[in-house]
Amino acid sequence: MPRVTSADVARESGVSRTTVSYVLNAKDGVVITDATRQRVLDAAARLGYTPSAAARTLRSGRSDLVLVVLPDWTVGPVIDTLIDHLTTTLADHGLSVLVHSGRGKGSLADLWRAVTPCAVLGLAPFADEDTYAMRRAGIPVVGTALDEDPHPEIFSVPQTNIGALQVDHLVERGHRALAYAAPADDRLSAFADRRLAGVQAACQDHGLPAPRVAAVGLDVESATAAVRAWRSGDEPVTAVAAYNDEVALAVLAGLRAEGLRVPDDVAVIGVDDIPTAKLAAPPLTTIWQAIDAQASYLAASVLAALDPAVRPPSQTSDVFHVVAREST
Amino acid sequence: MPRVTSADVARESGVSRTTVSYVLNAKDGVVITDATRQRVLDAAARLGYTPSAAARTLRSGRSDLVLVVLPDWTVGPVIDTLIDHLTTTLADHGLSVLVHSGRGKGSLADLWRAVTPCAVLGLAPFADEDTYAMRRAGIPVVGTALDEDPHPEIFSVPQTNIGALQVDHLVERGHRALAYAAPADDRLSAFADRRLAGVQAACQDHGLPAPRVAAVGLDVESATAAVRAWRSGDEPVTAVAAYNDEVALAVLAGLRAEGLRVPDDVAVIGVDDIPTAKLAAPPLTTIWQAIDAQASYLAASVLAALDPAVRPPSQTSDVFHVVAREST
DNA sequence: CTGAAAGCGCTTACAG
DNA sequence: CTGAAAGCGCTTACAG
Repeated sequence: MPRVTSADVARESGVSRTTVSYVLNAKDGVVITDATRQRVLDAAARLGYTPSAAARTLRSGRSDLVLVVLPDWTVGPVIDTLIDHLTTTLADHGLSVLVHSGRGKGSLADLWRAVTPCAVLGLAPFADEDTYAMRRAGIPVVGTALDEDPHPEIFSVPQTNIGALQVDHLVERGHRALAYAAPADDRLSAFADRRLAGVQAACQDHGLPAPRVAAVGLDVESATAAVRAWRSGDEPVTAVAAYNDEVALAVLAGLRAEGLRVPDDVAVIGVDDIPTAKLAAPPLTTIWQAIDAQASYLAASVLAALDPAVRPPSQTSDVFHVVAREST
Repeated sequence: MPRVTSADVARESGVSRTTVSYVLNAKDGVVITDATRQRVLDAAARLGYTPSAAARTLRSGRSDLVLVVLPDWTVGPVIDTLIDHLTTTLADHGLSVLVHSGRGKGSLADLWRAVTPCAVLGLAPFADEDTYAMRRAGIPVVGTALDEDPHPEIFSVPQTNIGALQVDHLVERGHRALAYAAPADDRLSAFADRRLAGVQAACQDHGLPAPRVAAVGLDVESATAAVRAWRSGDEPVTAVAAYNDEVALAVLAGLRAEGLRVPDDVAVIGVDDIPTAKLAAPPLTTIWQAIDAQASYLAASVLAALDPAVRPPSQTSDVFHVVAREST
């Protein structure tokens, strides 16, 4: 079963490959008789013709692949959903998503030089050097920033805002002695530190003492130890802002182990609104992220980077939202 | 910044492109002077040469991309981990993973014909028609079966075994009146139905009455309704085998809402051992899947399909394992 | 309005 | 041991 090429379509429809190309690519500026066009289209359909991506890429120097570079830490359900949306949205524009796990040992440079993607989308910050090299090669790079960033080709998901939102909610509920439950995995520090910074700044804004910080792993022991520390001293903690929902669930388990009531003794708020957050005991208050909106923004950014005629999307300001449940 | 080509390397090292190709591809059967080889290697490194994947693909008719086709339902953390492992493992063999979400509107046929992957890996069963077409085009297809399957190019994760394992564990704990908590999402039925079949068969084997089945969504209401139904009648259910951990957590929430104690009144067992399973109240007993082993198997299958000299891996028989915690 | 020809970068028979 | 040449399938100036 040799591949069906444009030459086959040309032969089948009795025209040249040039004409086939013009018809199939809807080249404007060139006028093709309706009859000819139809003949080509029919032949292509009859033969089941699909243009070779490799040949196209070789010719144009640019493939239809969007290289999505993942962070090197465990991706959670959030990034999962994000990629899923991206894949389907970009597919509608004839673009395929190639996922590169940051953990892979192959260098990023080798990969992008090999596949010549039409755009690169980083879900974690790139090394400046990589960004420059790709830009120099003419490949649009859409990056992610964890802080506020005005560049349209940088998608900013300001992590500090998340921490601030958590504190605002806890203060509203009357809490003044706060703690921050950091993740135990160091690779998350880029996120965790910024969320903590947001928590700290918000505490200061509200005139509260600095939050007490402890690392909490996804196990009861580690959470229990943190809870004990938080409850000790003159002013025991009455509310915990957790790095994310999983950490929050660990905190809940730790509080349970210590016989403390939630939210009466200690309130807990997470981040992400994972599907099981509402199933916790008690149901977990959390920060919901508009993943769909983020994915759409990212897809639009890529599309805008690809075509100067497409206006870059404006940063969605309202991506975070408190979901209040019984844990606060 | 035009691309560095093999011609540049040839010029730089004073040899022909043929020689460059021979050196860089470690072509055996051809002997190259050590001096020449070194000169070529140095020039390539100095210039930062990376062969064009497009040109290679066009030439050989086969790319270095492994197309991984996802199911059209929400992928959970399990598949997430799986893809991650695959990406890194295959990267070590110079292969890149291209993820195609089953949900995308573009047809699978168009995608594989366009990118000419060196292999296709289906994480959900393919339509026979698709499989045939790819095989006919000479593309090795590694599939996934949800039942026992002897074909080496089919990875079987016999779902019925999972259900059986759940029942065995519950029976060991002395339960005789069992229920099965099915997921509310219809797209999961390929998995859910087989796990249920395993539960049913095991009940029969143990001489128990047929399990009572109810669909449970990821919310307390739906779980509460299921629990009520299960507890009604002459012989109230005392143990629940859930489709997966998330559903199990919902069941736990339903039992809590009904004021039932776990495991004294009703025991619950899930599947997957998600990170938060051990944080539940009470910690959830579940079936652990050896994802790493599965990923390794899949990667090895792909590699074997690519190279006849590589022996296909033998099916890992021991991929499931009960993790007993306090919920049973 | 349509066709012949060149060239993207690579590898591999085929000659030397 | 090394080089000149062809060809993978496509698109696009350039001619007609």
